[in-house]
Amino acid sequence: MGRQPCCDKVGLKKGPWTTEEDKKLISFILNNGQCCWRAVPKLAGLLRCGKSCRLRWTNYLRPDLKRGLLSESEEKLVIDLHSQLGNRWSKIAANLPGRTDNEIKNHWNTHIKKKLRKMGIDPLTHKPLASEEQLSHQSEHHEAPSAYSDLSTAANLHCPLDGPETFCTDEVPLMEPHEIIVPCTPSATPCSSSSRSSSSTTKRTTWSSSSSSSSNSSVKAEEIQIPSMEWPESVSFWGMDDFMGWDFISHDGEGKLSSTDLFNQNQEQWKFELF
DNA sequence: AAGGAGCCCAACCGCCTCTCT
DNA sequence: TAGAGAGGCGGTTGGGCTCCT
Repeated sequence: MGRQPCCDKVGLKKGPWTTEEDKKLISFILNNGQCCWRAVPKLAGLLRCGKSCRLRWTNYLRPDLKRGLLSESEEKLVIDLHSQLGNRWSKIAANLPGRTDNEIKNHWNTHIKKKLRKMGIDPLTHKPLASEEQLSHQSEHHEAPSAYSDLSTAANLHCPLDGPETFCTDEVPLMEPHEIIVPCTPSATPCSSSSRSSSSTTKRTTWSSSSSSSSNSSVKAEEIQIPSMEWPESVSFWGMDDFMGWDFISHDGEGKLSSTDLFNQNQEQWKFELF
């Protein structure tokens, strides 16, 4: 077959997304919904390949994304699902509302793998590690098996954040502009994207780490405004105040709440409004 | 204070699968 | 049925950040 890579085209940009590009992509999808990723860059005026746009949207810009570290129950669920499904991250992600396969994959590789090894469990096979050293580790950590036995509960947790408002990301149909509710949440920003950033706060308060690396986009979230964006009419249904809660478009000027404030105030509210 | 090591995660790459003709 | 195109998926990488010495 020899299909050519989609990003081979000369002139297509690679690397970290800038705020401008994000704005364009968001604006386009809000106006047109998700369709035909191949055509998106052209129609949205982006010098990116469709794949890159899709990735950026699904992994980072989607309004229904949760950010931050996985909760304990989510983690257990991931481990349990991994034992059943292996590295099928998208399938695993389908059981964790608001989480992306990329996020879960990253979390697995950086946290869970280590944890399991420490517990004397082979992260690949989910069986006790064989080597003596590892076995001795295991005997030191009697909680390991029990941690696993706990997973039986986790296993029953399909969509652990059960509630009428939850859903599995893979079940989310093609999002039409009128269906998109922009949350009053830091979901679209790294401001709360990890415990690290939330606990140690300021270090990653820029719009995105990727942005921060790009020359012209090291802009604090609060500084970014998109007043000129043409939001779809339907968006006004939720009111611009709610919309402004999306950090990067929040106005932190006089009399306006900062995104953080909005988030604190509306975090729960928007979740329920959303679904 | 400096700098090296390790961590973390967004983004890329290339293959796979599905759909259409 | 085979080929082509598009989206999806999983593995990997690059670079910024934090921690440690």
